[in-house]
Amino acid sequence: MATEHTANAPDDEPAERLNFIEVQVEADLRAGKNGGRLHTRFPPEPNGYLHIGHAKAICVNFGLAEQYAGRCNLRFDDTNPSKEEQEYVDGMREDIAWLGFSWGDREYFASDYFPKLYEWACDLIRAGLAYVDDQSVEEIRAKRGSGHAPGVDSPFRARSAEENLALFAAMRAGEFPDGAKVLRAKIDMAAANMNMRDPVLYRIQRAHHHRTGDEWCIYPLYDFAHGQSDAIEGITHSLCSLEFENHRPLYEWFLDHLDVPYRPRQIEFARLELEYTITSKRKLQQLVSDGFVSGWDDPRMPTLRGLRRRGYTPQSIRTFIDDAGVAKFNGTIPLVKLENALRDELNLSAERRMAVLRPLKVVIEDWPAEQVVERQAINNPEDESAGTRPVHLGRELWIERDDFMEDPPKKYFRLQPGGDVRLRYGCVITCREVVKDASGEVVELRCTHDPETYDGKQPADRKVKGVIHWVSAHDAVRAEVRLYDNLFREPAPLDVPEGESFTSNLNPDSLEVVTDAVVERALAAVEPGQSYQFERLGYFVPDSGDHSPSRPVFNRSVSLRDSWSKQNKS
RNA sequence: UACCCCGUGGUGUAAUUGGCAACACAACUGGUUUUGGUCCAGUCAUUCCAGGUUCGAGUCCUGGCGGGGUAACCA
Repeated sequence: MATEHTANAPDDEPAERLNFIEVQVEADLRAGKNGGRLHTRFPPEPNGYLHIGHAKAICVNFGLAEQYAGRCNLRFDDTNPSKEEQEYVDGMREDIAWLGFSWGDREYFASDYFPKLYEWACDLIRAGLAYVDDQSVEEIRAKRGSGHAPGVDSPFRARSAEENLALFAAMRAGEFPDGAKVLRAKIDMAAANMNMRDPVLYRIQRAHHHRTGDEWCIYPLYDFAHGQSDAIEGITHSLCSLEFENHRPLYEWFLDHLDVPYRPRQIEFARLELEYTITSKRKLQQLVSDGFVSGWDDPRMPTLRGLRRRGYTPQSIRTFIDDAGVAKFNGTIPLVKLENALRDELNLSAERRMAVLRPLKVVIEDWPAEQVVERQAINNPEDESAGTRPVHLGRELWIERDDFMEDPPKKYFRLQPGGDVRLRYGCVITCREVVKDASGEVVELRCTHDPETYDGKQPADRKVKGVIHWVSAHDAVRAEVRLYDNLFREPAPLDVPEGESFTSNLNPDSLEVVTDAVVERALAAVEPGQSYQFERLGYFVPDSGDHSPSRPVFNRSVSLRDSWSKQNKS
């Protein structure tokens, strides 16, 4: 009952709600572990372009570093030369920087550590903890056992350290064909955790590596490279996704048995799943190579370059990721959450303009032919400093086809025969006549206007509720507008009947190209990357590839919320 | 099937050492509005189930049920 809140209470902002990783990090920091240091890393494999799922890993790793005055390394996990390419390294750098994170000079490659990893492998052999196995892939798989059955020791498991050392050196020297031999850790073929059943450490693979060229013909596997790379870089918290939980015992086994310079700690969290979206690099690759989309940067793609071209801002993505939270539960985030993050940001920052997507001609009969009235339109009602711009009203103008209905439903308060509507920033007009072509399609509206209704003034005898956007013939510039919708028609695109491909869930209407829109003249000259709200329609951005002043092309980033169409859907 | 992880409103995350289930989004109501946008107010939960410990359990214990991951010479 007592008022414990004074108006200027210094700390009545809600306590920071920590996620489970932050809780552990703070506990470590409090306990004085790692010398009070926090050091994370983002370790992508350069085998594709980064997508919204990676954005979470990026935000978590780099974000944590920012939050606790720590550091975050960028490390390319390039241990499989058959899949990795320089093109992807470049693309990833660009996308991470675009998101607004920097890794300073701490850009590393797992391949930087190949020599050290090789030494460590030899150490393991000398300690009797690794051996060269001559079995084939099939044999190894077959003898690994299953959940119920323990595995069977390899017949080569008992080779001496000397023999193993010699064989491993010969593997490296290229004396055996690909796949002929592997190096395995000697752990426990009966372990309940499959990862501990003598995991493969090195395989022979003659593939050109994007960085080390042909220097190596043997390459370490993920498990043998990752933890040690963390250790080399002094990573304190190695954050990864849930599917590596079962690998943690192995991660720690290497740390236990190798003379590593540091002991990082692995913590797993759930990946981001988004409705109507896939985040499998392989499947995204398929969409690109099978031509379902125009490329990795197609505005419908969940890749960071796709989102960028679509008009998503780095901040909106970071806000979204932040808002989604971090936990171990595997959930799916509603797509509207992403869209709202963009809307919320652009509502505050984007200047407003008028554009008509599907133009319907309006002639104001009682308007003097040559008269042009200049009105000041507010650039951004959320930001007074954005100022105003002139728009010009004339006898002929374009309005949205949707803003006129011959036979409207109840509560439709835009234009209809005999009805009236306000032109945004202009006066009230009344529809006197509907002109149709031979096929019965409405091609023109003949209207009259009330010059006493500027500046929001209502007509004397009635109240006009509807306000519509318009572009006058005087101001109009033709433009192409690309309207994007979800790439998939199902919230869970991967859920398909047996034998069917996820591509059958592709939304055939995910792209609609409008070639004859008209926009305010000023929109022709805008810079790519600059977002605008087209009033009453949504947020749009000039296409970074195709827009030019002589041929304006806009992408719809996201529509405005539309409670009218929502209420009329049922 | 074996092993590992996870179950809190429609959705995603919170809830000091057990102590009034909170925030955001969505949905629904109303209000404001020269954008059917924005903004403002209100409504919306037997914490998967069953036992147990306790003055008191979302939190601890036992057993179920449900979901996810793993069983590559991918990462």
